[in-house]
Amino acid sequence: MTIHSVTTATARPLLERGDKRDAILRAATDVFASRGFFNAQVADVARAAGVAAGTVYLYFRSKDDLLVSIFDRTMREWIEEGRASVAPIKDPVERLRAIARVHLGRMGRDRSLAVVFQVELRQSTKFMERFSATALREYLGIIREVIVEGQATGAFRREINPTLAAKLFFGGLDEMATNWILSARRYAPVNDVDAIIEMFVRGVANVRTAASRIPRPTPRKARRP
Amino acid sequence: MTIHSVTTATARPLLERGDKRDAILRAATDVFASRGFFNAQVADVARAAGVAAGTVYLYFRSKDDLLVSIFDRTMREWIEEGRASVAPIKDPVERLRAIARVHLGRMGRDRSLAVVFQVELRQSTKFMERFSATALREYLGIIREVIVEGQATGAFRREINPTLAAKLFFGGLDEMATNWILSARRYAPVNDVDAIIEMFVRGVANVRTAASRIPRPTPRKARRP
DNA sequence: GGTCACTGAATGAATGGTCATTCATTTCGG
DNA sequence: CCGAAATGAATGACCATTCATTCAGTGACC
Repeated sequence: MTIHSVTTATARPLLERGDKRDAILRAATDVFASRGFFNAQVADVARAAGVAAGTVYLYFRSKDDLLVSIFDRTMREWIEEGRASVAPIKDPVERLRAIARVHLGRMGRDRSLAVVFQVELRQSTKFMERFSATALREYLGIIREVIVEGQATGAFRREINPTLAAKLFFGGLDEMATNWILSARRYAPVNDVDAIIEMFVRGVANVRTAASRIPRPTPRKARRP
Repeated sequence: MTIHSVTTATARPLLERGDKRDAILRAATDVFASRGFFNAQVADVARAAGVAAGTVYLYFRSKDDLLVSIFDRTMREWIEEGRASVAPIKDPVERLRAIARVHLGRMGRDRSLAVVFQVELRQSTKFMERFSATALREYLGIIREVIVEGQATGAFRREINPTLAAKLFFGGLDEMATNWILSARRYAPVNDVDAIIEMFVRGVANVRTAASRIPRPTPRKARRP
């Protein structure tokens, strides 16, 4: 309909196939985001995409397959974007900032996708495990690498555990995203990036305070010469 | 059955009522954790609790009510425990440490409950919103208070945003918990508390490095006298 | 340039299976 | 024996998935 057929008989259907697949995936993202995966009906997705219920099954194996496809496609783009944003930067702190920008920027740009990622995808350990085993591991790996290199250049303290640091960093971003999803107030989560980085890098402590220097501090009033 | 009835006619049923209610809630936690809320059948819960399917409805309004009850009860205990652990402590850093200990300690002690909290409860925004609006807000409030007071005593820098700091702190703990749930390796998440606190308090930066002092640092190689 | 048969995409009503929930009946303690 | 508590088979909704049918282009042939 939209594209005039100029090429051979097989070429046009292929083009439209991609378009329609995208449309269904887009519709599924919106419907899952608003009703929740389990409460959403395939018929709802079909209606939102402007096709009949049966048509969904010409493009996807099952309802689950819709969720998995959303996940796979987005994650691929996301990891690519993350790597690309880090690549040209040298300074470790700026690299973290770039990752945070991409992370929160992407979320802020597409609320339905964010809801699916922050909430719907985490249903039942079935999806979680897939999420965790593949993409999340890779994503955490990228952050970890940045930290390890930062330690090598001397920007970051050597005694911190890079794996732990990566989890905390990711956890912070993730929480910011979830918080944004569930908040009625409309703001751009990406605006908090600088404050997040500052806090992650410098910590909350006042540098002049002894409390920040020892793992299990003794209260200072006990000091007695 | 378990408790011999010594009291009046109405007292015994009340006692057993509580016991059975607990048993069903406990069973529900385990079943939801292993099969996932939507895939679990009420009959599974009943079987695990050693009662008939219909009996569940003598104690709970609906399947949803099971999840909500798990949530309400746990959260109440949890917030109490959190407050109690903070109350006797003065040092702000130690207060954060106490919160982290309670948080990860509790998770580590009851894996099924942890799964329900980290995964199952986050299904569909319906539960998430409930989670977020009431308990999470209160919990974040406790953390925030600790930080505000830490700023007052001079332990924490005044320029950090306490709300943001609370979110990052909670996000870090939350991620540690989720990571633990999904990891095949068995360890006690509470063991990471000291490292988490150290990193949150002091930051990742090497103090001697310029990169940590300015929000948007200029690469140092550009320095030219 | 009109007709026709063909192909594969699209449709949506019908199917079948799966549970949450109910309630008539049974059990049990006192 | 009574009433409360428990049972579990039966009910009824719901919805993913299927598939017989329709539709719309396409090329061939006259």
